[in-house]
Amino acid sequence: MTSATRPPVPDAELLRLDHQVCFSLHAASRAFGGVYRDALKDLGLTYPQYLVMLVLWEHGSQPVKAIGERLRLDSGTLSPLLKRLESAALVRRERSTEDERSVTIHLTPAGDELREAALPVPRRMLAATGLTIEELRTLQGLLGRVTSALDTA
Amino acid sequence: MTSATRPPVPDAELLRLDHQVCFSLHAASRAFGGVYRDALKDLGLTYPQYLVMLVLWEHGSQPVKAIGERLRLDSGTLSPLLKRLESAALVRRERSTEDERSVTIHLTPAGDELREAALPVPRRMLAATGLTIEELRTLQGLLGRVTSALDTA
DNA sequence: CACATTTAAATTGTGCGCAACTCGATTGCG
DNA sequence: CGCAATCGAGTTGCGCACAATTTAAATGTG
Repeated sequence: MTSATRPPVPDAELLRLDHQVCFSLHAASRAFGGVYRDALKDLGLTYPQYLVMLVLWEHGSQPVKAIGERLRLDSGTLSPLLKRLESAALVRRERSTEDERSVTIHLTPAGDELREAALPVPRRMLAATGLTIEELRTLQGLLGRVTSALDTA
Repeated sequence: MTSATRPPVPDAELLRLDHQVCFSLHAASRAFGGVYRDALKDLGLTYPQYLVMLVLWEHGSQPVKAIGERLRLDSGTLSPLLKRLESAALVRRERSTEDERSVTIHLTPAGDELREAALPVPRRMLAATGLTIEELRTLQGLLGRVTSALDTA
């Protein structure tokens, strides 16, 4: 795995590769967004809204702070998003009594029921990627490493 | 590569994997955005603006349509973005004489000069990813396949 | 030639992402 | 205790992404 075992990579190619990776990531993220848009249209959810619902379905009622930490989103993004979920009657806000700064988000019955309708979504997305399980694992591993490296940089 | 050569993957794990991949992609894309924001701050460019400048630096004057095809962006995104690049005096619009519908984007001298200042950006990004060349190649290959699969889906 | 269709760009409206800020509650330190 | 610092949520402002629509120009067909 040392550089001596392979011919050196020219600078220009290296820089080009970097551009391509960043661009590919950008493009892939938007491509996913497009397919999700389709898959979630019937549920009336956007992809970020779906992510929030996933958190609530899996972990139950959560303070805004906790949702933000799980999804790496701040209040500037979450506050209006949650407001829209509330207008859609999928979610309820409740200010905490112990700590009046904190607001806990609860699923409404409608929000809980939506879970059933959302069940086929991941399988549909999985099929749309066209990757094998192993490739998906590899992809996720690489993405995870990139993200934590970038986050510390 | 048939499923008989390995133990079957449980449904639940499969669905979870899908969620994780989509989420990782979303997170990685935003993480890249954050580091680019830093790297491009001195240039006064956002990442999408930088992508447009890269196209112009590499391929010269281009109609809006051609830029959009290279970056998979439509006029709804490009028109205001190009307007901002124009206000920054990096770019000039010129309506085509042969086809009056088309607008060609040219670099101004300032836009051309900015290329020099942008040279160290890709190396900085490359270092920030923390991946080896081979991993980058693998990542890009997977992302490219996912994107084209999703685009046809 | 006349008229329908297509095309390129721009515009409008909605939602996400993030920086910067405000407001009120809580915590911590002298 | 009192006051500064911190914290959670919300708000504002800007830019990107995308759907839908508009406008003007070009193309194609009868």
